[in-house]
Amino acid sequence: MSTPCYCIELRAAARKTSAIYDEALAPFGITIAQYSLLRKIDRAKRISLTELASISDLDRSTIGRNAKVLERMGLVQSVSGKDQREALLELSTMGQKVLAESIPAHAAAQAKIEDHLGGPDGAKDLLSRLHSL
Amino acid sequence: MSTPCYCIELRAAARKTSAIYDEALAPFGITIAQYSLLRKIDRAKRISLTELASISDLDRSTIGRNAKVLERMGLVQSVSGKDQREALLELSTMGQKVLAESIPAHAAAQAKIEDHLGGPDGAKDLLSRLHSL
DNA sequence: GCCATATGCGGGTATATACCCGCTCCTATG
DNA sequence: CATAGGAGCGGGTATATACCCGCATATGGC
Repeated sequence: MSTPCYCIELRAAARKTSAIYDEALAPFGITIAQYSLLRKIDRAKRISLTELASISDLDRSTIGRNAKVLERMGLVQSVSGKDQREALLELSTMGQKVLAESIPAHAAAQAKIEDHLGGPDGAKDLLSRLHSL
Repeated sequence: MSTPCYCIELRAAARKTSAIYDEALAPFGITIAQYSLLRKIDRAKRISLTELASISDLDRSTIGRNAKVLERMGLVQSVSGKDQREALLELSTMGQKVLAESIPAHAAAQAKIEDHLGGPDGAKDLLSRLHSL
C-alpha cells in the first residue's frame, strides 16, 4: 500500500467532523460553518465582509454568499458604515439568541471530538499539526 | 483564548491543502478530488457509483455528479453491466493518460505537505490522528 | 479639485457535497 | 410465477467554496 493522499484524508476528516457538528447544531437550524460565522461576527460586534473573510481564511465572495444566507435566516443584519462601500455585519437579536442557545451543543461536539482524539493532549497535538500545514 | 473549534480548523486545513494540490494538478486540468476519483476508478478497473461512493466515503449522489463532470471532460466513460441498473465507470484512454501524467505532480504535492509536517513521521502521526476521528 | 489607482462588493460560473424523492430493475418469498 | 421489498440511479434543492469580472466608492498625487 502506498502512502494515502494527505489532502483526501484531510477532506474526509473535515467532512466527517462537519457531519458531527452539523448534527449537534441541527436543533438550532444552523450548520457548523454558520455557527463559526455567527461567533466571529459576535466577537467583532460589527465587521465588514472583507475583514470577516480575512479572519476566516475564506474568499470574500464566499463570505458574502454565506452571510446572505444568514441574513435571509434573520440571524444577521447588514448596516452601512462611514465608507459607503462597506457592508458591516452584526448579529440580529435572534442571531444572538440562536448563538447563545447553540453554544452548549457546540461544546458537546467539541468534547466528543476531543474524546476521539484521546483527550486534550491528543487534540492539542492534532491542532498543532494542522497549523504547521 | 478558548479552545479553537476542531471542525473549523480541519475544514481550513482541508481547504488549504486542497488549494496546494489543485495548483499542482492544474496543468493537467483536474482537481485533487477528481484525481482521487480517477485513481480509485483506475485501481478498480471498473466500478459502480455505489461502490465508488462507499470506498470514497462520499454520498452516492455526490459521486454521481462528480463522475458526470469527469465524463463531460472525456476522462471517464460509463458502461452498463449485467445488472441494468448499474452504471459501471472506467477510465477512457484520455483518462488513463491524464492520470499517468499527473501522478508526479501529485507526488510533489505529497512531498510538500510531508515537508510541512516535518517529514514522514509527522505525516504518519497526522494521519493516525485523523483516522481516530 | 481631478484623475489614476486602490478598495469593497455583487454576481456569474463551476466544483464539491449532502439529503430526499421517485423511477427502474432485480430478487427472494410464497 | 407474481408480487413486495430492496438495490442502484438521476434529479431537485441547498450550502460551501473559489475565481474572475465589473461597478461603485475612496484616496492620494499633482
